[in-house]
Amino acid sequence: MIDKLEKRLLYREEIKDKLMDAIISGMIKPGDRIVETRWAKDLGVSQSPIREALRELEMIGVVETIPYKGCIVCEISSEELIDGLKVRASLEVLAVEEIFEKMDFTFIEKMEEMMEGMRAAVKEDDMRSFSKLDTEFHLVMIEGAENKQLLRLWKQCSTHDFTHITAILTDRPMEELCERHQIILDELKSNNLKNKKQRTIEAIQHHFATLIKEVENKKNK
Amino acid sequence: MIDKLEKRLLYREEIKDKLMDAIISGMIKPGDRIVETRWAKDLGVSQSPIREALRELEMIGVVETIPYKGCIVCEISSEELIDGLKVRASLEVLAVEEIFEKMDFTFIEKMEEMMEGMRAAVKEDDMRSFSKLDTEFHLVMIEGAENKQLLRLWKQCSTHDFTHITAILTDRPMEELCERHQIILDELKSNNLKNKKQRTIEAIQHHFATLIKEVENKKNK
DNA sequence: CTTTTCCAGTTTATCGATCATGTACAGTTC
DNA sequence: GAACTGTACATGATCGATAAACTGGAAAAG
Repeated sequence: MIDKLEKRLLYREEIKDKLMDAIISGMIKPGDRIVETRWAKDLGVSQSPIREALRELEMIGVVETIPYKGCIVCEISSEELIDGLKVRASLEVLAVEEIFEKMDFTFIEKMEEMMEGMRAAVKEDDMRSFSKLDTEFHLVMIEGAENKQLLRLWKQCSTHDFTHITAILTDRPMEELCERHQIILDELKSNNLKNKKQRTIEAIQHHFATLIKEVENKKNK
Repeated sequence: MIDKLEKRLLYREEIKDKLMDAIISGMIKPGDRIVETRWAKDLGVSQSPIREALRELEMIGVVETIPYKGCIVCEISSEELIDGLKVRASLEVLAVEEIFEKMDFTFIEKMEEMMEGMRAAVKEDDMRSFSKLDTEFHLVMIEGAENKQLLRLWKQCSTHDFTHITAILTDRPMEELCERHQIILDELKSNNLKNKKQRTIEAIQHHFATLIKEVENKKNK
C-alpha cells in the first residue's frame, strides 16, 4: 500500500484555511478589516496569494471587498443567517428529490459513520469536530444526489453558515443537535416505501425550521 | 440629480467580462486551455489581474484550474446543464415563497419592463440582448425576495447557465421563449389571492421543466 | 466658522521578474 | 523496441517593487 501523495503546496489554499480559521474562531470578527500587506508580512508570503485567497472568500460571501478600499469580514445579521438556512433547506430538499430519482442509497452508510462520529464528539464535548461532522453528514447526502451544480452551490452556503452559526448555537445541548440528525437518517432508512420521499423531505424541512426558530429566538433576546 | 460615478477601472473586472464574452460567443470552447501569460500579453496587462479574474470564473464553475497545470473552460454536458437548471428552479421557487412572505410586489413593474425589452429584442432578432433581458427578468424576481444569500447563489448559477444554454436553444423560436415569461408574470399579477402563490410556483416549475425537456431532447439527437 | 484644497501616509491594484512544476521528447539501458 | 532517465521548455505560482487610489487632517479660502 502506497501512501497518498502529499498535498501539493499551494499557499493560497493554506491561506484560505488560515483566514477561515481566524474568522470561525473569532480571532477576526465581522466588521474587522483584513489588510493584505499585514497578513502577507505575518505569514511570511507575498501579497499575491493572500489576494487570491481573499477573492475566494469573497465569492463565498465571507468577506466583502471594496475596490481600492479594502476587505472586511462580512457583518452577518440573524436575518441573513436565516436567509442562508432557507436556501440550504431548499437545496437539501432538492437533493432528496434527486436521490429518490436515482434510487441509489449507498451513501447512507457514510451518513451513519458521520452520525457515530458526531456522537463521539458529543461524548468528548468537542464542539469543533462536532460541527465539522455535522457539515459532513449533510455533505454526504448532497453528494448522494450526484448533481454537480447542486454540490458546488451547497458547499458555498454551508461554508458560509458554518462560519457564523457555530457561535450562535453554543447554548444548545450538543446531544440534542446531534440526535436531530438521526431523525433524517431514520426516514432515509425506513421501509415505508410509499411516503419515504415525502417524509424525508419533511424531516429536512423540519430540521432547518428548528434551526431557524432558534436563530430567531436568539435574535429577539 | 447627480450622475452615478463612472465605473471604476478594475482590470480584473474587465478581464472577467472579456473572458466570459469569449466563452459565450464560442471564441474559446469547452476543453480549451486559457493560458494566463498569453492572455496577459494579448490584453496588454500583467498576469495578476488575469489570475484574479480566472479565480472568480473558477468559483462560478465556468472554468477549472488544476494547480501547476492550467486552466480550461469547463466541458459541460447536457446532464450538468440540466442539473444547473434544477438548482435554479429550486432557488426561484424559494424566491416566490419569500415574496409571498413579504407581500411586497413592487418589483413586478420592473419585470414588465424586461418583458417589453424582450419583445423588442425578438422584433429585432437580437438573441444576445434577449438572453440578457431573460436573465434580468428572473433576476428582478430574485431581488424581490430580498434574500441576500439567495441572490448571491442565484447569480452564480444563472451566469453559469447563461454561458452554456444560449447555444442550445438557438433553434427555438425566440418569440416562444419570450412569451413563456408572460405566463409567470400573469400569475404574479393575478387577483386570485387564494392560489396565487401555489400557481406562481407551478408556473416557475413548468418554465424550467420545459427548458429541461428541451435540453434533454437536444441531447438525444 | 464652514468649506475647499492639498499633502502625507496607508493600502490596494498592477507590474515585471523569478521560482517551481508538469510535459514532451531525445537519449540510454536492458 | 519497451521502459526508464534526463533535460529543455512552456506555463503556473509566487515574489518584490511600483503605480493608483483612498483617508484623514492641516492649511487656505470664503
